Amino acid sequence: MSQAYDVYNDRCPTRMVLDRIADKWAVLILDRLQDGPVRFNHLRRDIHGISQKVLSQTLKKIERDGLVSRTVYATVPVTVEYALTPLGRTLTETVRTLAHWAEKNMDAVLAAQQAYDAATAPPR
Amino acid sequence: MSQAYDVYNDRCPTRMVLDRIADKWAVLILDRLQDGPVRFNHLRRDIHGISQKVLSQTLKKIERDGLVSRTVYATVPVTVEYALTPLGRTLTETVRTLAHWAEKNMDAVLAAQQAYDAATAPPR
DNA sequence: CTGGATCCCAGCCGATACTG
DNA sequence: CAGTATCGGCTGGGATCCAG
Repeated sequence: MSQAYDVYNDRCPTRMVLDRIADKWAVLILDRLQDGPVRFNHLRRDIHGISQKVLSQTLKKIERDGLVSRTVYATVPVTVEYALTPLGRTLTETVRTLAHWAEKNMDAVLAAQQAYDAATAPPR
Repeated sequence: MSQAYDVYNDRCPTRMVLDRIADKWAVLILDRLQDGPVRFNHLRRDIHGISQKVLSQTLKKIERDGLVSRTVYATVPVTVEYALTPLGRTLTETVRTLAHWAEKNMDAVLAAQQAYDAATAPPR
């Protein structure tokens, strides 16, 4: 990884970014925005399992990071669109390689889990 | 991303893997193991801020996923070495691209945050 | 429609003590 | 050395109600 920073210590940029990447909901939102701007409630519906509170918080966080933009339209009622910024787009492209890994190695992980459980769980 | 799976719904492999990647400590451990096997207390010392409990839990989790192997040596006192499995190694290589993104775009994120804070926080 | 404000509980995580 | 066990505090996040 990087020799320049001490990844295992605090105050390391990689660790900082890791804290953001490590947000499952943020990644899911970023991914959902890849095909264009989406409105708040639309995100809420699409991303199954996210609460309105967490959605709101997460959006604010990634907006602060400059990963998404927030555009308000003075319609009645008001409309708000969230969209990927160029910076956000570079991140989703990077994250996509993770998704590829996931799909490719899912079976191996599942198999490992079953083997592990079979070897440890059987108190009988 | 993947058309075959609904990333935004539960029971999706990508989402499953995301739960693991989203574990900051797991990623840090995996990364630390890249240069070869490491013993428990050594990991504990190197990864600043992790508690023994969380280290133990996380190791067990990623061992179950088949990402690391656990080898016990019958020395006195006992020695345990954790090492990356081939599967784990492919994952760290993928994650490394994330680290590259982090280092490359850290400044942009930092700047975005400051701009955001300056635009929203200054009630004065 | 887009959130903010509250209440509240489950789970997480640190600290500590103990075992093989 | 390498953990497990237990307790307890803190907070993240769900549910609900309300506002612009």
